[in-house]
Amino acid sequence: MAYWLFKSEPDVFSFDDLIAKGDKGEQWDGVRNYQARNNMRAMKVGERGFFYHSNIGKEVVGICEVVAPAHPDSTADDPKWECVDLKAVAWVKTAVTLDDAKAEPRLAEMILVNNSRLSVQPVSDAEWQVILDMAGGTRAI
DNA sequence: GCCAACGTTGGC
DNA sequence: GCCAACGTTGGC
Repeated sequence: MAYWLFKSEPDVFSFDDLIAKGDKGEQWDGVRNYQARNNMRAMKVGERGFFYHSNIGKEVVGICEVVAPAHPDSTADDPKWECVDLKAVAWVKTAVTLDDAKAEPRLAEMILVNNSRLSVQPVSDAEWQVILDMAGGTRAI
């Protein structure tokens, strides 16, 4: 079971917005980057990822789950751009900020810390656990 | 609002 | 196929 991280600017699409979509979730559209798309192609239904607020907050705020495998992005004019569907699963108890992650030696290799521009990225099992611990676990949405 | 980092495009 | 120019992202 792989873990992931999804970035969004909260004034465009926040974790609250994803919660509002309910169990059916919402397609993670708008990605126009090959690396990010390839990461989504590798996802399986049921896999989970962190939801990260970029620009405003710069913190991991929640956990989401893949509810549909990669399919063409309906907002793209070229079918080569694909996306998965996501639903919200839980809040983290305490948001983990980018500063927190940078200050944690066990996260030194994390893509979030090293490549700020990749919007959909894999997270290792170890990194997943470290961030969950830093967040003090989760709470219900 | 600025700018560094990165990815993509297009001329050669 | 290289590389300069350009556009975009996202931290500061």
